[in-house]
Amino acid sequence: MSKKLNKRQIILDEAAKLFKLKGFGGTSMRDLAGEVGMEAASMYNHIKSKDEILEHLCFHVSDTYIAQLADVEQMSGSNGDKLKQLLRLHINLMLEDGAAVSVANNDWKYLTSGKLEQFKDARKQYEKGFAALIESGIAAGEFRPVNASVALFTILSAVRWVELWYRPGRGVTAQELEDDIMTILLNGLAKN
Amino acid sequence: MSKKLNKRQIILDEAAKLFKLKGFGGTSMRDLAGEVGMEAASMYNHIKSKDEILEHLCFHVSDTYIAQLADVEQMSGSNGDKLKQLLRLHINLMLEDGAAVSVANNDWKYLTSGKLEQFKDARKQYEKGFAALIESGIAAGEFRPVNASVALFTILSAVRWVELWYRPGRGVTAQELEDDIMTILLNGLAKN
DNA sequence: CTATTAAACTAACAAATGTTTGTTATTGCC
DNA sequence: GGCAATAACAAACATTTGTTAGTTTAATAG
Repeated sequence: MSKKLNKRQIILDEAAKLFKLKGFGGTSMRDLAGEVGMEAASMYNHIKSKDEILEHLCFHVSDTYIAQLADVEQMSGSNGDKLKQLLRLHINLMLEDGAAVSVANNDWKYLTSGKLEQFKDARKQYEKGFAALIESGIAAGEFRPVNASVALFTILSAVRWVELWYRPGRGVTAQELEDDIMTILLNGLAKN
Repeated sequence: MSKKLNKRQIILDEAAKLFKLKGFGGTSMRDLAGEVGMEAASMYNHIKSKDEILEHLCFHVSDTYIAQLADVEQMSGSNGDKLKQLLRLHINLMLEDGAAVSVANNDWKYLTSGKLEQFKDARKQYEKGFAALIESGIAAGEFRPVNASVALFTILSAVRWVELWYRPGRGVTAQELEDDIMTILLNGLAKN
């Protein structure tokens, strides 16, 4: 019984890696089975369908992001502090669960119709909360008076390369990474 | 004869839109044919294969980016000016050819083996030139002393949402867009 | 040891895929 | 009008796809 959950988890993990590498459409159940070390048909003892795998990966990520947003929203501190913390959590999920984040970022469009809208809604909810943080920062005079949507997407996108690029042992520690990204987004690249 | 090029172009344009919307793997030749207004088989009078379509779209984008880099490299002016100009061109291509850029960003992994490496090389070349600009800016004391790779990817990614989000008539003009992005990336979100 | 259950396998399925073939309609040119 | 080229079509192709059925092996409980 714990073995069952285990095998299922292996399939999900391996699927995340393969989907990230070759895309959802480019990954066949036989490919995946080969990676897991069993026949394609055997995987159906552990998962319901290929779509279910995708759904699991996507909603695992969106659920985590939304939970993190909720945590930050009830923090005390300046808007700058909250934004910093949210970004930190955001980056951390990428470092810890990069493959799943990659799938949620790139392959969500293959979700079947019901789940697709559900996922879009979740994303919109996250963006809304994030934007609200920026807007109150602007209103409080903490942030520059830029268009909040533009700032939102610039920041959220700025951070997306992490899961594509980061590998421990590339000469940049996770801490330096976070710090440099934060520096650029909050203080800019130019000196003054 | 000019009609032929025309139909081919229609297929390529429509393919870019569909690939952006549903992904390369999620778009069948019959889907595409439906959008173009002919039978799938008929398209083969104008194109060689589905892969050729993808190649055309990807390399059209990478070629343009590399040409823009070359232009900027032989500009005169500060590193800040050059970076600004390169970013402007970068953003502009997204606004003018958003669907193709989207395909080059998201579906390049479906390129067949020879072309895949070629595309990766082109991308690396662009990134290298871009990074060199940042590095000399740091060396000249114009930019903050952050890790150049981190800055590079933060900036390149920061700009990627444009093709997903921007639609004329969303209340933000292309000019405001460019300006706000540039402000955030160069001067940061925080008011010192 | 035996009975039961879980999880693996082989084989096959129907549907969808990219593409080829052979043929018909349309077009531009003398 | 007649000819050659272009571009459309319908039908079929060989594969590959996700998935199911049926069966066999391995693990567990009594």
